[in-house]
Amino acid sequence: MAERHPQGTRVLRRINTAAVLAAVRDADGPVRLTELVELTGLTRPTVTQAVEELLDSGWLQQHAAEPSSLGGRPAVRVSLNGRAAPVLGLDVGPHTVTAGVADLAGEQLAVTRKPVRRKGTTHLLAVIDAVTEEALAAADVTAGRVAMVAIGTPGIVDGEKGRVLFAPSIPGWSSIDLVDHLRARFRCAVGVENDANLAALAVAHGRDGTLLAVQWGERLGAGVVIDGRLHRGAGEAGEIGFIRPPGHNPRDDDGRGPLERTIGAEAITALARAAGGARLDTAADAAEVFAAAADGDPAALDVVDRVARTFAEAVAPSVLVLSPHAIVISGGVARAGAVLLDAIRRHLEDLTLTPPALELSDLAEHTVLTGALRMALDRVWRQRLAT
Amino acid sequence: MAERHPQGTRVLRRINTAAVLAAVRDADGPVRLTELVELTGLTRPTVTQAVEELLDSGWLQQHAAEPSSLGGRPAVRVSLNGRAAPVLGLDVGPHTVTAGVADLAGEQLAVTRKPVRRKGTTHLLAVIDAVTEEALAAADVTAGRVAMVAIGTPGIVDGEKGRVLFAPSIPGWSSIDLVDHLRARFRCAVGVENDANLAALAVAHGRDGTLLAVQWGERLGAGVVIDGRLHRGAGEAGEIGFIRPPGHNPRDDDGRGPLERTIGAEAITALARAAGGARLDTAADAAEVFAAAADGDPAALDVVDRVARTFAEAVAPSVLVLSPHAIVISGGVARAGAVLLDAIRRHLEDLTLTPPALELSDLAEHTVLTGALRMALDRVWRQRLAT
DNA sequence: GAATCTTTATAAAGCACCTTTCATAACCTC
DNA sequence: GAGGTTATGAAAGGTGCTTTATAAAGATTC
Repeated sequence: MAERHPQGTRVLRRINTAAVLAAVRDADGPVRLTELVELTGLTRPTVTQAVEELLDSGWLQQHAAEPSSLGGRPAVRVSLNGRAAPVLGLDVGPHTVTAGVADLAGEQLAVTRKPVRRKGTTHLLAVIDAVTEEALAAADVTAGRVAMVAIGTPGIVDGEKGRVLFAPSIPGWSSIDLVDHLRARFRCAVGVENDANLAALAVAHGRDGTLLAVQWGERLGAGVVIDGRLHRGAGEAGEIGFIRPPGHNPRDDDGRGPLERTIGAEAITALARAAGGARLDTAADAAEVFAAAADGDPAALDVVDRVARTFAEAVAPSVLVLSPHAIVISGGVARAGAVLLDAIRRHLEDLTLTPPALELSDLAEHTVLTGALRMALDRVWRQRLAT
Repeated sequence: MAERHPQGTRVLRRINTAAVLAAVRDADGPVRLTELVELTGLTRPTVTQAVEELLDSGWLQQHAAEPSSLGGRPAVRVSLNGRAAPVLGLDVGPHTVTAGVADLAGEQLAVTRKPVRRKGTTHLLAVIDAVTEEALAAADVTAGRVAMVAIGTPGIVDGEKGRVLFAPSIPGWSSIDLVDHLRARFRCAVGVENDANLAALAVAHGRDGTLLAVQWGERLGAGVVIDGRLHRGAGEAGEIGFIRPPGHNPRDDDGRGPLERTIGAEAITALARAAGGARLDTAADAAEVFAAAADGDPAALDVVDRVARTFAEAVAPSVLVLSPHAIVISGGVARAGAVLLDAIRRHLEDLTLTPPALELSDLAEHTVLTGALRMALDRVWRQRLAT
């Protein structure tokens, strides 16, 4: 046993500095000491000491004294030093690797990406190293300063142990120990997570409650975020692509799930072709199908409605069980816009008790990277503020 | 703001007494002071002071000195005084009200139940009062000592505000303010929760991870428990009875959900009748259908398989999204045993990636009451151990 | 321009709690 | 009964927070 429970009055110091640090973080812009006293409920000498400690350790920075408009002696003002603990995020995909560096406030200092030209894990690792190097240089951060690394990658990932268990889209990927490779360069914890989960984290940022964040493109996945924390369950939460629509005949396995094969971006195009009609015959991709539907093309509207119905039927059981506050759709199909969303909403109203809010993600790019940075930051803060 | 952050070294005392109390709780049976020192990592004088305080406040009780087998001076031994903060649980159903009293260790001190003979909320409240009185008397606990009250009731409940929003099975129930009525008698917090949710808590006790606890009888509901805490979502989590099976024609609403109408206990009997055959023609209830299936009756086996398939198809999407570690089935249909369970397991293996453990609940009776007591206890402990 | 008020910063005194250390007590085994 | 083991109790020392008092810097007022 002997958990070595923190002893002595030092714990108090820890708790109080954490409270002060959290108060500075939550405020925006420089904060006066007196404000911190009010925000934390601590006494002035306590806050003074905590701030002193935080200035020494680099987490806070002092601003020039500025005469207050209220009269009185100018106040000392401090703010978060974002560069105290920068974090590195990586989005490792089959064709591209993206790296990003963010500061403590969540500001993205640099983002770089590189294509993966050849197959093989050796090349992939080299690309990862190169992209990382570039991002760090652009952000003017040395590897030794990085406080946390988070990696997003497709496939099934054991988030707790940091292992890639199964990644059909990147051959050989599951066998290399990515964490060890990066821990050799960085003196900090390294986390790995499924890319759909990280995208969900990115989408969930700033939201409370329960969220189902759907990534809908060629593939179809989702992440479940409950009160800002990723829900992993037994390890494979959010795999909506493998939901089997009614009447689906399991064909031979190509790695994709039944629902992906039925209403993935590719399948939507195929459905439109089969439906025929003047505009749909020439539709090259899902976007054109949705555009036609938006223009009122009856055949396209019918296809969209069938797709929406299949989606609604697939997620309705989960809506009833999970009772999410919102479902947010991102990915290529999200660009369909209101046409698809309204149709889904209509069907969900029919299939659930009180349907959740249904939205499209407004995150433009780098969703997975943003999620990785968010996870890294979240862990850094959790670590720093833990009592 | 000014959250009035706890000040001074008094916080330390709070933290340390909480640590000691938790250590005593987690140990089973009387604990020596020296053991507590090891368990908490605190120093002896600190533990001594904390124990003194806890003895004074009644949370701990001292045992007679008992010569140790190791030699040396006999140690002072303390243990949890379960009666320091007894909790009251209530299961308010349409036909019966059950009350129970438990001590801090979770031991049920008394359980009483009374039928509800007449309709109307006045009578119902009178029954609640009478049952409560009896349970308290049997447990030898005065109302003033009760530290927490938790109530389980069917319908849709706002667990945070303690309001019954919608309860079709108990007319007029949603309008009365149960919490206020009970708070007049008890000087403590009063919580209300949906009965299926409480049953889920009872089933989840001692389990980690994510759990889907299904109540399957005439009605069909479920509770989601994640790491020992009830998942409420937007307020209606676990409503699997309203999942719509493929091909289901929405008939006029009788308050029950589509899945309940399809594979509830009543529907199973009807299915068996329709299937015909020597044994099924006379089947009076679902239990006889399962008995026939267990005996190998082909028609009964077919019915069970269809029921299992419908259930598996209904929950499979949620399994993929939620990734529960286990699904536990309780309620009347749970008595079907292995016949049903094996069939469900077979279908789930086909419909999910890695199927969760599938089990029957071994909680015999008073599941809702047990859950209510568990929720009350959980809150009491959380309150007492909060730093 | 000096006095006064307001706001903030700094320092010292006092209190609470934990930790260390030493002495004492009770009991067992040999 | 001697020696070892385990537990108790009291005093001294350290750290951190709170209270109180004093000083500094600027705005306002007369």
